Amino acid sequence: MSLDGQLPPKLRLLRAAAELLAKSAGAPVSTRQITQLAGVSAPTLYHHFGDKEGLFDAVVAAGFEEYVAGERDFAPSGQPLEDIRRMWDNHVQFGLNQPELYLVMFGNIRPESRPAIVADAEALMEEMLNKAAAAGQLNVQPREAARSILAANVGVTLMLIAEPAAERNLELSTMTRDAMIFAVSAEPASGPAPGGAGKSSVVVAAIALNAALQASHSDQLSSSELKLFLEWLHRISTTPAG
Amino acid sequence: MSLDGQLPPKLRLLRAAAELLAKSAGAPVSTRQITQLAGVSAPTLYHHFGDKEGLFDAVVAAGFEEYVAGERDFAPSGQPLEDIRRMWDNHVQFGLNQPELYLVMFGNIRPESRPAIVADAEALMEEMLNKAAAAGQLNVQPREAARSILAANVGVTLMLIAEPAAERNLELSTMTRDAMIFAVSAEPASGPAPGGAGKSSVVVAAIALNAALQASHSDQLSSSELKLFLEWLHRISTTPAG
DNA sequence: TAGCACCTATAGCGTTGCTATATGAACTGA
DNA sequence: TCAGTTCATATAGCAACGCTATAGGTGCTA
Repeated sequence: MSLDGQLPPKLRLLRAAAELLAKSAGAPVSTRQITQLAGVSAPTLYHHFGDKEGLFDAVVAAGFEEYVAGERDFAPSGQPLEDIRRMWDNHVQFGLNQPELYLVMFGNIRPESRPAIVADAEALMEEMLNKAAAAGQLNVQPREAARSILAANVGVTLMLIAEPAAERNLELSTMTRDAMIFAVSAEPASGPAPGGAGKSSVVVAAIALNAALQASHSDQLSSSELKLFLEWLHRISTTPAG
Repeated sequence: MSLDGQLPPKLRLLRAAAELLAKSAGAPVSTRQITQLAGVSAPTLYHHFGDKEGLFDAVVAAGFEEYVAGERDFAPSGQPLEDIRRMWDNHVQFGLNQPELYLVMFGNIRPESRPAIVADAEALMEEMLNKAAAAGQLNVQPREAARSILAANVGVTLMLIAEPAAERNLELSTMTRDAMIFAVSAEPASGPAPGGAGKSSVVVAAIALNAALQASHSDQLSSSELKLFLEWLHRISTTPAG
């Protein structure tokens, strides 16, 4: 009943913890279970991870690396908004494949514990949205769009996890996904919308230029000029213009 | 250090558990802490609630009643979509006011434990969306819209809870809220438009912004600022960058 | 071979969730 | 009026929990 004895104890502990967590269905996993499955004695756990929480943090960190790897795994399609869709779907799939890990990562977040994971996930999505902004496809700041989309993505994934697997309807995901992308994208070009969606072309262009400048290291302006320029650009792109 | 001795022990246990949970910051709350604060002995807890989990389920149920009461508390404005906005804001505020309770209710949801709460919350929102649908303001089925909006609402609330209180930016909430409502509302009458072919660079973006600025009479910059801004914009857009 | 980190194990502490059992109070029916 | 019954609380204690004081073994460098 123990994991292969050839791997180093630290790794065996990690795997045992991850395995028991995945099977736990929310019930607490004891250190004794973990160390027994790993074929190791109690103090070894505390030597390597300091804490039960330290061990679980390490499991979460490993899970997050897997998540990031999945989010980067596909080649950019050249259509940034399409790539955002794939990031979204990938996120949902990760959550459904490893629900317990996901619940620890995104369901149990507290200010004092793990905001770093959220920040990293946001950065990942913002990176992709920068490309959309550079292509003039965004009508809000990439950072705000990333935070908003990720929040909805997390909410949808949690809801799907909460449903019995048999009843899961992924339309909830695709519908919410497209609604969010639709709302932040510059494309629709229809009449002004309530609540600030549908910005003027000045804002769209300013956001696109801002993103393009961030990515290109233009040297046409001195650093002090650039600083002031970006400040004005920000002013233009954050407040609706006539 | 014990709660008023006049209330029945069952109620005292409930309040003690809720109070300790709220202060716990995620750390586990022991039954001994609870029973001591309630001024009661261990078996009393098990007599009334069977289980530690049973007690916490009761706390959650009470919290949910409070949530529902809050969601019903305001008079319908006659504009269903406006009422949805208020429901959304109310939901977020509930989560920020009682983060620990909220995390148990919506952050730790598993198929085998509490989908009932989600179903009830969805029903609450669907009820309101039915009015919008009856007024011809909805793009999709009320049930699907309710599920989608609630999912985003939960995601946003969790993200805000995860942030240190000082850094919380409620714009994330209003932006996501309006994006979701915009997407499900019948007003725009145009479908999502996946990625356009606008491949862009700093130069193209600068030119686009320049043209947009000329046409829009933005007043975000003073005239002297604008003059310098346009000059820099010209410099950027006439010489290839990066 | 001596010394020294590093890693792991034995044994056990204090606390946890929970319960077997007993005691008291309140109601019932004759 | 009072035994019988039911409900509610308390005493005391069990097995399992997270964690640690201490010590022993291993492989390096000198």
